[in-house]
Amino acid sequence: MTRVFDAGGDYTDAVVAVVATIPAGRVMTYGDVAWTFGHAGARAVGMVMRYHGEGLPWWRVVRAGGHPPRGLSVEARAHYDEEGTPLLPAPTPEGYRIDLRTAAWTPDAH
DNA sequence: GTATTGACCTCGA
DNA sequence: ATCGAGGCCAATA
Repeated sequence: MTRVFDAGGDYTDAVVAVVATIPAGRVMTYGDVAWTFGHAGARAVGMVMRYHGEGLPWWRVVRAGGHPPRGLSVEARAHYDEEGTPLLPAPTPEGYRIDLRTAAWTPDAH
């Protein structure tokens, strides 16, 4: 069931619409975000946030394995700790991982 | 209009 | 666990 979030027709607006739906303490993978509005461009999602992520909770969007964005692992963790996002210790270079088992969120699943 | 980059995903070795 | 290759889409130059 592909929940198509068409926020006006612009890809950027669609990404913002989905990410804005993610509540604090929850996270969503790039692939899920893209799939939610009917596209498969997981990379494009990151692109939109990279250039148009102004005022957007980018830290609530993580990679498939629960890993934070590259180069922003430290910044992201500050938000997770502040919002109470469930984290797990992992042998990753960042030293932690998002608990997708609990923090996994989908706008349609609610 | 084309070429390159990029906060990605999945599979294979 | 690691590394590499291909595919996906959009924004920038």
